[in-house]
Amino acid sequence: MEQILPHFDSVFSIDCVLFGFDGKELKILLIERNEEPFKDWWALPGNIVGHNESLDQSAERILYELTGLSGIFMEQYYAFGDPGRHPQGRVITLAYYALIRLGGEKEVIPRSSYAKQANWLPISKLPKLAFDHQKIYDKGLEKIKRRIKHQPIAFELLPEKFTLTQLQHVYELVLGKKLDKRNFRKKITSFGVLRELNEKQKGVSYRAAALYRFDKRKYAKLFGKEIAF
Amino acid sequence: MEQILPHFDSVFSIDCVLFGFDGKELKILLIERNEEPFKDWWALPGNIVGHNESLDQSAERILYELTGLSGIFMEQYYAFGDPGRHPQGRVITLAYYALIRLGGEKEVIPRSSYAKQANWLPISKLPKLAFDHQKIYDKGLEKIKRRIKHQPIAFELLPEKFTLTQLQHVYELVLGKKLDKRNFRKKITSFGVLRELNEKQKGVSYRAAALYRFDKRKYAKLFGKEIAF
DNA sequence: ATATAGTGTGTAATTTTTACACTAAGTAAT
DNA sequence: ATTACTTAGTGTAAAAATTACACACTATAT
Repeated sequence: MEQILPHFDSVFSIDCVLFGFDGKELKILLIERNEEPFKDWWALPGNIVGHNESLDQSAERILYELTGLSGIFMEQYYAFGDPGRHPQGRVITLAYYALIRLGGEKEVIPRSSYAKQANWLPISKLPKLAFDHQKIYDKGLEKIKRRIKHQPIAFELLPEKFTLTQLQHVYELVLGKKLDKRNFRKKITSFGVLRELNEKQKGVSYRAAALYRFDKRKYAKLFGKEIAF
Repeated sequence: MEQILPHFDSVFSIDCVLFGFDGKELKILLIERNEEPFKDWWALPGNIVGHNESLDQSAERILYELTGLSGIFMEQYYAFGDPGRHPQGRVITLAYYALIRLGGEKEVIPRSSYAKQANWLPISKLPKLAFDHQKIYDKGLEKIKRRIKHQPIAFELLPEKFTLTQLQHVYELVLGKKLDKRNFRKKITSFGVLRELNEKQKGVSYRAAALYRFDKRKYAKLFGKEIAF
């Protein structure tokens, strides 16, 4: 028997692919839906754009409501609007991706008010997603793959101070392939946007690596010139 | 005295930057508005997304209504939705660019039903644009600059059969800089997506150049691999 | 026949990319 | 303090890609 769902006319929403990196894996934040349609399915967090909100503001709000985080790097990347993508009516959604450092000082614990639960799931084993969210996610991953080659976004996934190995790890996860250590270091330092600190990694049971910081000033000077990975 | 305009609640529209190339200049199609707000200003063509239209379909329709063309390469590239970008209410608009070959067999004569006139204007001397359309255009040009370096979209601006000089001209106009003739030819042919025809250019008062065609088959084989200009 | 205008082509120098392996440094266990 | 372990950190040679650069050829028009 088919359930009758309320119908709405035309809605404009934002859905977010929140990429998180905990030092090991690349994860995204998904919510388990508590309502039809797609009750009990996992879905990308999203919401309707408020009346006096800009699009970016709306995306920030959605992120904040779910994680309590603000000031996170987010960017819109594609609008999905096939009639029929939502069973209850016309919903046009604008997809954003965000890049978030997990772990570190305080855990990022999702608050799921409107969902059964919210959780960081590794992208290597994602469940089936509600609506057309698989498509939205796929396009999001594709987008950051492209972006990370040309813009310094990898740093957004790392703590302020990081080692070159950690940075390389991020690139490898996003691009989905191994990179040569020496060549990676040669290239990434040649851009001149890293500042080596007089500090070493702590709490590791082996030789501690040097810590680096992304130097926004230097990057600003380069701007216009693109980096190309 | 301020004029009172009708107010609407929330609208989702599509605006298009239609790039045209006539063999000489890069132009875009603008309409001269016949109604407030921004009466008598030039604006990008756009319209409201219909209820049963996909976004791409809607963009195609807008193009068709204005030019009678279909099957044109179009791509969405950015959503603009600041509250206040339209004085009469909330209008979120999704921007598309299209690439169109002008001249050739039949002229592309714009049909402007809802506008005073529609016209192809060279991008080198654009008038002031209504709403935030300058921003939309700027981002559109930026987008195709980036795209043309990695994807074979230049061909969309040229007739089926074209000379290498014409192709180079398109690249130069879009990228906004001169390219070296020999190096250009070396590179563009190295991608292996051009087929040289046994034909020569006609109607020129100098040595006729060889004609080439973009080979979609060969390109399909390369797919996955990116070209990089 | 001559002037004109754009076509078509090669090479050397430089820069960038790639492939590849060992020693150094710090920690942990004995 | 010796040893075992684990990751950090480093250089070079070969190959490939990019850049800079100039002249002879061909078709047409007069």
